[in-house]
Amino acid sequence: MRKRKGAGRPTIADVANKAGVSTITVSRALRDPSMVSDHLRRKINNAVRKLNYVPHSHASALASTRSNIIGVIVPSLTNNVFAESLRAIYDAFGQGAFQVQLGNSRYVPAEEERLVRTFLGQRPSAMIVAGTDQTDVTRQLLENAECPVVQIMDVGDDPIDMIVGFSHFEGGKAAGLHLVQQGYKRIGFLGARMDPRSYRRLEGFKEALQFGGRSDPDLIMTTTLSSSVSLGAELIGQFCARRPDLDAVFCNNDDMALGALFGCQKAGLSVPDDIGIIGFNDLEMMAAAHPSLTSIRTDRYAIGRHAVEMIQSVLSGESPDKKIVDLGFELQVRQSTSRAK
Amino acid sequence: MRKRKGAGRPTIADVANKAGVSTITVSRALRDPSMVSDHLRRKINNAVRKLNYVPHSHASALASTRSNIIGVIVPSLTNNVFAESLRAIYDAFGQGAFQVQLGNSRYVPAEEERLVRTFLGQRPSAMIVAGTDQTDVTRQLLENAECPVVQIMDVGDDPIDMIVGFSHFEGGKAAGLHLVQQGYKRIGFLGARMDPRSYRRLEGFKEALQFGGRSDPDLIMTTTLSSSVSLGAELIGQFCARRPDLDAVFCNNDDMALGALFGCQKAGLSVPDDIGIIGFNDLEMMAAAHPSLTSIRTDRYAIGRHAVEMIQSVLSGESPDKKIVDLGFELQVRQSTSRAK
DNA sequence: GTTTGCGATGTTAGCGCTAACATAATGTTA
DNA sequence: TAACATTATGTTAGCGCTAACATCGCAAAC
Repeated sequence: MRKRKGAGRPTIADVANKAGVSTITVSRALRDPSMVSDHLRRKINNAVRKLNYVPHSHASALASTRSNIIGVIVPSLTNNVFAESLRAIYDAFGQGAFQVQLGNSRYVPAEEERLVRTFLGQRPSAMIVAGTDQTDVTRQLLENAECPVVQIMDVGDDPIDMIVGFSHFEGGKAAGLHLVQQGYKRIGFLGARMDPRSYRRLEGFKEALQFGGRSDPDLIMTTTLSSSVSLGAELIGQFCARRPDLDAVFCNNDDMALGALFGCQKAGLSVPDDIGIIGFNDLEMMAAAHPSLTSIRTDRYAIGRHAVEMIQSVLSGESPDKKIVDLGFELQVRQSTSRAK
Repeated sequence: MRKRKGAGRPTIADVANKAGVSTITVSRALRDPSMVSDHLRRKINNAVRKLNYVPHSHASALASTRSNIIGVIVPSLTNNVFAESLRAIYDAFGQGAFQVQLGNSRYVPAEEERLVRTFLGQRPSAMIVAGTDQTDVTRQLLENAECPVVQIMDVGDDPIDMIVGFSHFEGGKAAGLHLVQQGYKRIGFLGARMDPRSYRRLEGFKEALQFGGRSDPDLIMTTTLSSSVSLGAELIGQFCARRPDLDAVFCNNDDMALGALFGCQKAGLSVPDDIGIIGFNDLEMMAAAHPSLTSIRTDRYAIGRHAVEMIQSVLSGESPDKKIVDLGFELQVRQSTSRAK
């Protein structure tokens, strides 16, 4: 007699036994209490409590051919840019029946592909992935996924399924134009961890400078190191040493911008008079800094919330208003680029 | 004849069919290729590719009575303190067969309890939870969980199972002693989001001040608002307005400390001469700030890595060296508390 | 040539739950 | 009271996979 032993934990059958009902009644009582009479429900709840019964979600997912998992893949956990969108997603899904599952691709496309595979193995109810720069295979996997897929933090006219974000190209362009308009002459770009989105910002920035007649390829400094405040401080120092005529800098994110501010202060340079600084994303610290830092504000929380709304509308059978949503950005002008002209 | 339809996606049986082998052979080929001959393995891999087969992890978990899920619960995603430990956990587990599942309790104990319940429903291979301040029910659930449980970010002599972190009380005490030793006289405490760990820091801080004869309950300012740089800047302003004699402040975390620095700069106060500032955790920006900010350095990455090692040793049948690990902290003295005496 | 051993593959049952249908208990109507 | 809804509960099979045992083929050992 071959017998498998299971995990030894109480099952729905144990609860049914103790309560003197059938398993399906227990199943109903737990999923939708209104389907079961008060009398039995009470007995079942007692049995659940006594046995310390915890429903086995894998068995449930298998039997019902549906899981309540929402798969989310972001490239970084330390970058607060994603944290805001994640918070929105957790706020919206965390409460209900859904279970958010988070993967960290660490900016490595192959890692993202692996994660997508793993997640799809759980037959998720929906997938949310950051950006538009998936590998071909990843893209194909997601297209075949038979669940709603939302790309966030970017826009583009060829989404896998749905997309909500903003244009990094336009954001970079707005930053560049602002510096030109403020009268800065030798405007640099300082970029760490140049992921595809940062490159699009840089492209927009270049276009703005070209438009303003300020193009200078030598004033572009990038690195693959991951961005940090310290790195911003260090690099702006090197940058100024190499090009003492530099009078403004667009940093590819706010950590770098804050670091640049500190680096300038250390070097005895006045911001915004000797050098103007603009960041990207407008993390909350930008407004608090002294001097306060100009940035391109993006509403990451709204992006996350919007992604969830799109998913919920698809899951409830409707179709979303639009499959491509551009939430835009807003130039937040502050002291760091407001010099006395 | 009642027939259930399944999800319509290819199953292991479809692959087996196409490759002309039995299902178990496919199962073996996918889990441990060395168990299957080159010949069949190739045929199976082809079939997998052609059918776009993705293994159904729920079915696998059910059949093998084990899931490869590592459940992790933290109270915040925006707070970079946890991000570092998470990164370590993802670095260690992300590669292999395990799947990290992240929950966000938002500092709400009841939410944590709900998450623990949900996670245990997946029969995780291990659980990692932040802190020691679980509800009684949560604690009981985890004690009965039949999987290794590691509490992180704190220490205590009565862990649920294992614990790795540092003493917040001692950390707060070290901060207080440092300010006393630097000759500051009217030393305040500025605390946002006073979670239990912050309260323990405050207790340590109080003890240090008492010891140094500088106790003054009026110099303790706390709020339940969540911490941020802006809030730090705002509150230090209020604090100084109410108590212009304040000459040093211990902030319950680094965001608040950075905000306090900016707030002081705005108010025209010199740091460290007019007012000393010390933070907690030593996020990377603290060293880059101008002036650089003193803080209590904690090694969050090591905490995460250590937690994973403990889990791996238990899962591989050994028992961990110690169930309680105190990784300590280190006072990082920088400019913000180094005044000319 | 038979036995033994071993690696590769197959058969069958069952992991714990729920869909789909069946039935019993109750109320409703003419 | 018969005929018919309606609601509460039960029976059975199956979701897709893998554990446990069974079998087969082939090489080494006797």
